[in-house]
Amino acid sequence: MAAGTGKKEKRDASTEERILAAARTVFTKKGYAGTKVRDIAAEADINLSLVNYYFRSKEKLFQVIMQETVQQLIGDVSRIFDKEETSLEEKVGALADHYVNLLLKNPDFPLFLVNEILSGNDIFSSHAKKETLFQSHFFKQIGALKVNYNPVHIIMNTFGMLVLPFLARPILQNNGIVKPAEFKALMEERKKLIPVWIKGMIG
Amino acid sequence: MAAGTGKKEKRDASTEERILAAARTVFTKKGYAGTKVRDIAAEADINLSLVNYYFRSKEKLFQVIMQETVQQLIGDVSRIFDKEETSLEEKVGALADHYVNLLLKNPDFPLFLVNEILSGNDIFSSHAKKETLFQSHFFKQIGALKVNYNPVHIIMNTFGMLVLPFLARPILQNNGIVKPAEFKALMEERKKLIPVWIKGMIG
DNA sequence: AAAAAAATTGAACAATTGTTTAAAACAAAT
DNA sequence: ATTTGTTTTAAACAATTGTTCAATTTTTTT
Repeated sequence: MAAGTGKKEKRDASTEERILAAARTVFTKKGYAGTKVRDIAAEADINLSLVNYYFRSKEKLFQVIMQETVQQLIGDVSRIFDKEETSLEEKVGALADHYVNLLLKNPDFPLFLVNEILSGNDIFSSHAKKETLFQSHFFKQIGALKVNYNPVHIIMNTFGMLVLPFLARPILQNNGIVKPAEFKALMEERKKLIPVWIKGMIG
Repeated sequence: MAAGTGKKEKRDASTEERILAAARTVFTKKGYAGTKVRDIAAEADINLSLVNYYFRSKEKLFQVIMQETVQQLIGDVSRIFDKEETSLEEKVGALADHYVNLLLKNPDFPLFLVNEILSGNDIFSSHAKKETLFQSHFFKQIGALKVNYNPVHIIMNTFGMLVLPFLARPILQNNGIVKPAEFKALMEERKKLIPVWIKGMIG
């Protein structure tokens, strides 16, 4: 029948891959409800029926994209969080570095996630590696901090400072607070500043 | 015909008001595309046709809600930003105080905005008072800062630290990082901490 | 009380959209 | 070459959903 794990794998992968790529693009840009199957077909430049032929339903296709996205996300974070030999500040730096790069390439990405998170779709809970994440070296380091407030704040601050600029980008740019060309440079600057700020909070 | 400004204003306001309240709720929770006119009618407990009777179309109704929302938002921020007599740190404190309260009451609110911002709908640009905002005392204070980086970072950090916890709340709670009962207390804690952190960044 | 205007209702319409089907085109195997 | 299995296509189906309409009820005006 359809995809991927079949025995002979004789299929030309391009159609299936094109649907996936198109789905990634459109779902990310418009969200689940805002995406029409016909949009995906058009983006992939294939016949409408092929979407259902390869993925059964819009819902199933969405789950594939979402699963793949979360997997990637958790994988990336885990690799950074698990390192035993890096300091907390270094981990924050690595996070900033990695995600600024990623978000500069995929500006719609944070909305996509936020969107699904708040639509009741608990994208992480269904995922295997989640425990790994929340018991990682990073979380141990955070928990061991000597600060007179709940150390979870540090996590919130890190991700808040990291993600918000990308969510607010249109506002910042359309109102002349940040010139379009300037945005990338600002984000590069943040790569170095975020760990400094975080260090200031805990030091 | 419809609403509000008409001459005689004889209409029982309750139906129109109920539609507006329902629309606020449903649009905020599900976004524009995810909202069905029938959802709004059901939430308001009125006949489906009345939505179009009072507001012409789903699109128009949405614009009313969006306009009212942005107006409120800009108004609140302006009141804080414009104060000549408060320090930068005090303004951040007032912001945190006001918006933590607001977001605790309306958990879906940040997503709603973020959603529209990134769907190309530049909610601020169409609004009159926007210049006021970006030329406010707050922005002057920010611009006058003696820091060796672009002062816009401070704005991003403030809003990032303020908003992200509400966007990430489901993740935090569903994974035991923050217990549901604990969340409110954490946010109250943040009211005081955010201005301290910001002060640390600029001082 | 009668007439006019406004509000409400249930039904239907029309457009959109996810999905299915049957036939055709294509590729692989015998 | 023929058969078999797979992929693609165009069309249609069915469900959803925004909108409209005609009739009824309610309210306001005269």
